[in-house]
Amino acid sequence: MKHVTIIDVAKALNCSISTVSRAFNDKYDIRPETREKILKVAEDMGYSPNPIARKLKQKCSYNIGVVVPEFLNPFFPEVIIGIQDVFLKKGYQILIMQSNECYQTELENLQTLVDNFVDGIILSLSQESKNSNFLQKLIEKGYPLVLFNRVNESLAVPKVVFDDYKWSFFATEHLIQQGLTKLIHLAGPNHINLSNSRAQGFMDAHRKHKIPVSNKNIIETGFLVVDGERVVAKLISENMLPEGFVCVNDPTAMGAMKALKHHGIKIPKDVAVIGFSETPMAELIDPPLSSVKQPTYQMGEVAAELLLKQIESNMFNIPETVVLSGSLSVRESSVKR
Amino acid sequence: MKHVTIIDVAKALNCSISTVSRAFNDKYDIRPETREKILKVAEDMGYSPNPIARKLKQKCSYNIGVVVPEFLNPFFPEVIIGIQDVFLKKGYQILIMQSNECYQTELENLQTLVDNFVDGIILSLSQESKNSNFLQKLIEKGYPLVLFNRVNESLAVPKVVFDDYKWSFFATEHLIQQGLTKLIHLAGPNHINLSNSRAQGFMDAHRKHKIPVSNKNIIETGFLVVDGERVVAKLISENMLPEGFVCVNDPTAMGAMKALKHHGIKIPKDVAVIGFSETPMAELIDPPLSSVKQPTYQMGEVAAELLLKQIESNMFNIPETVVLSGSLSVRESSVKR
DNA sequence: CTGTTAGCGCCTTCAC
DNA sequence: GTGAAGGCGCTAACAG
Repeated sequence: MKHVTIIDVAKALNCSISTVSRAFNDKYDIRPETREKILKVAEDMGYSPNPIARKLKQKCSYNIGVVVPEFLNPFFPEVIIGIQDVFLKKGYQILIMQSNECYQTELENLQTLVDNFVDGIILSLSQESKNSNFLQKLIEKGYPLVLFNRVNESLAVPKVVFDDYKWSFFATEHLIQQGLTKLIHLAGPNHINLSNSRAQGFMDAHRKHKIPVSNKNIIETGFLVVDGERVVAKLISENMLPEGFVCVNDPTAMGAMKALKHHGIKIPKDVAVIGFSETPMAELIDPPLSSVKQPTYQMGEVAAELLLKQIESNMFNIPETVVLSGSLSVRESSVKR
Repeated sequence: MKHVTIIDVAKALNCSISTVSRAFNDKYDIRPETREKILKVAEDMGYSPNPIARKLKQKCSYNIGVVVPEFLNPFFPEVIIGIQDVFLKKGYQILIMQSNECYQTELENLQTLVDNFVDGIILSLSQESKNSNFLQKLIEKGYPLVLFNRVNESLAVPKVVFDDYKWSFFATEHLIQQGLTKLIHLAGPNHINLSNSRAQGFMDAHRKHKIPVSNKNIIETGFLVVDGERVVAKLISENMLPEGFVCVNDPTAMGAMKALKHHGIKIPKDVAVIGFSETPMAELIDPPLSSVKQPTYQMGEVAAELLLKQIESNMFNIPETVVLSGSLSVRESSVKR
């Protein structure tokens, strides 16, 4: 194979390469007819400007990088689709990378994207990410960044998050209103912001209803099915089951349900369960899982808009936090009768 | 911010840029001490070779492109993790793109990856992909390619597929052995290879057991929950329900179950359901869904190995098809008692 | 072992 | 309106 270059086109047309270049970057003066002719011939020859060379020169691509911790659950994929829909319209392509909840991989992902001169990065932190030096450096360099969902408050960049506190509060209150007073919150890793907000909402709902609660009602776990399963299995073996679980997300809730069902414990009769960040599976499992529904797709859109705004305005990383709201999808798993 | 370049480092050390270059590409003769010193100084200065410039020169990156039709379901994400695990070890990074089951987007994805000089592409075709001119061109150019799962037989490249025929045959036979004779296959789009293989297995299982079957037992649909739901809702409204559904994948099966449950039809008492390409959700839904379990992660690994082999050996696109086998996970949704 | 030099493919200022 | 020429940052001969 032979890559056809701007030189080949120039030769074929017996003109200079700059003329060809101009034809492809229509911000220059060029006679319309020559422009047309060049584009036509180029097309025929199968020429298109080499974006690598272009990047070397202009230090920008029309690519956007997205880094997510995982995509086995539909949450992040849905966000990504929202991001994509915004950017595709503007002629950008999205490069997706997943850190597998691993800090080291996350760093490498970011580095690769920077290496590829993506015009900006949209990121949700991995479960492990504690240190943010790398991101800090990017910010200092003026690299356009947007954080979503799992953010680090100390980073001065635009962020999109859900109103985790509020909806965790409501979810907890919902269980309390079912007459349950002994609840446990399966919390996310505590260095991630949303974990703390959700835990706080859980606590405050108790306080509002004057129900005693302490740190013992909160168990830190991960974001995966296995995490919920493990913790609940342990509680069962220790005979420490509560009347209800408020879970940091749906996978954890499903893991909890799996462990409960495995031991013949009835949901919601014996133990009620409520999830968070509703997944499409919530209504398909047995019993259907109550959950906090969040505008996932929209979160992607908003994140994309925030990044686009930076790129188009050339104003980088002015902190601004967009808080999205949700709703409570009440299903069988949380309703005592 | 200022990008520090090889020249800056050379100046700081008072040596030539080639020496610095050599220090970073340890395939050349260079005195160990100078090498060490250069690396040290470069590190201090915050220098690392610009991969864009490198690509422009060498026409190769250490990036691999992966294009999948969707990732809302865990199937493709699992495959991708398999791919990643192989390549990360070898120092490659994976750029993921999703075509959203849209042919046009798939083309643009491929173009973007090629533009970024990825060293090879692993691809699963979108539901819409019919035309393969673009891929044909890539193959002619000697671009390393591997197809998986949703392949196009006419393309002469390495492929990884499941033994769709066999396991669809077994899944169907399993329902027949439950005493069911009136089955319907919810098939995938018919221009996709696996759809046909699975449909064929469905047919042949009937023939083996001398059960009449015709094309009317096969309904072409898509790969998504909504597709299964739509078709089954229609069957219900027309009062045309069979005794069992053999579905092209789990989402379709879940869609079918959703429609059935919505109309109060009992699974498996009234209608049995079996899926394909087992997802983690299969055992969580109600009733637990029988499905064909496939070594998804391994599919990614194999695809990655096939691509790596090409890249490392410099022998491109020698057709070779790896067929992976699976197993049947029998759960409640398909067991009549 | 190290330095010099010619590109990779393109954009862009400067002449004309 | 168009051509010539100098880089972008790096690698890879080719000398020494």
